[in-house]
Amino acid sequence: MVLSRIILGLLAIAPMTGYDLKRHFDSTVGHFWSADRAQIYRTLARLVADGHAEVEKVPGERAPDRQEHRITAAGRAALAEWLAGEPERHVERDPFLARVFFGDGLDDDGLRSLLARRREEVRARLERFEGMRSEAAAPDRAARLRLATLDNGLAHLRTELAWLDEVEEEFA
Amino acid sequence: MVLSRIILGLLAIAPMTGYDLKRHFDSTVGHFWSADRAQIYRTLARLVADGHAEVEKVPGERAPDRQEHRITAAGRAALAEWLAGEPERHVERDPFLARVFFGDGLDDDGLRSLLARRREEVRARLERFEGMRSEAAAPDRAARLRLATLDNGLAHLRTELAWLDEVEEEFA
DNA sequence: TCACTCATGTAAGATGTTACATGATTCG
DNA sequence: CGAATCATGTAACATCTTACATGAGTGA
Repeated sequence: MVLSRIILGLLAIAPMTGYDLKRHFDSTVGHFWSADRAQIYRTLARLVADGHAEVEKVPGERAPDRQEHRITAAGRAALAEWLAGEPERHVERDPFLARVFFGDGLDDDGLRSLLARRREEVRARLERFEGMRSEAAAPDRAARLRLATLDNGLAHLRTELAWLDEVEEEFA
Repeated sequence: MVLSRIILGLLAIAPMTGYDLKRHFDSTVGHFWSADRAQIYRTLARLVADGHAEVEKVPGERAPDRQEHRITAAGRAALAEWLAGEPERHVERDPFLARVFFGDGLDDDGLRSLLARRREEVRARLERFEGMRSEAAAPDRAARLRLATLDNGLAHLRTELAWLDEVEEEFA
């Protein structure tokens, strides 16, 4: 459900192919949702079957044909309905914290290496997000809301680094 | 995989029934993983089939019989192997941020209500975690590591509240 | 008497991951 | 010449969610 509504939301910005959508999941919306190709193509097919999107075959000039998906009026209605409806509750599932929770089964070296990896991942992600942040413009409400979600990601990454500082000091 | 290892980790602390495990997922490990009964019973059956756990039927005195699951030596080995192995990468999936991202499709009231609900959820969760924190003792390494994961949850909840302050000010 | 806790599970469907499969163009 | 990018999808499997189904004991 959420995935299909995110795709509708992106199609509402501009018509796109599955491939284009994949790029969005790897960049603009990657800080709060991810999806791989199999999911995207499956969901696009369902959106078309449900009348929420239409496909137009655009012949590729120097590449394969593009299956451009365009949101329909029914699709816009479904998107608006979802937005105004009951929010889904978010369940946390973080394998890294699971490892720390049972981390007594690791020796000091193992634990240090686990924390170091996490730090590196978070650092790289933070760097990427900061790059996105500096490129972003936010003139209107829509863009400012999108930017706010990026700031949410940035804030949590900085919190994670601060937490890692503390934990590494305690268990170093 | 992660779920089965978390269950093994809990069984390594003490033998338990599926029902006991459910209580852990709703409390002690709920800040980094969740699971419902269907998942738990299914996974327990697989652990037994794989020789990672054994069942003992304990007649209930004033309740149904308990199917106590106990970790085996092979189970302990599997847990240790997972702990030392390649960490899975964590993908964020937050429906709330998705709604904010496309939040221009909501009017000011709709947006305010979305943010207010989130605040209330986060506040309640924070209160619960603070309660857990104050009850916790951390004399040894194992307990201190478990507590560190709770502190991670607390830090992120506080960050989320601070972010909500900013966003509500901007879009109030 | 009614709601809650303890305790077990099954079935069906939705969602997510991994591997398989193809083929042209562009850039170093 | 080889790697990356553009672009499509399928198949099989794993995981997660929701609804169905049962029944005794406890406390207000």
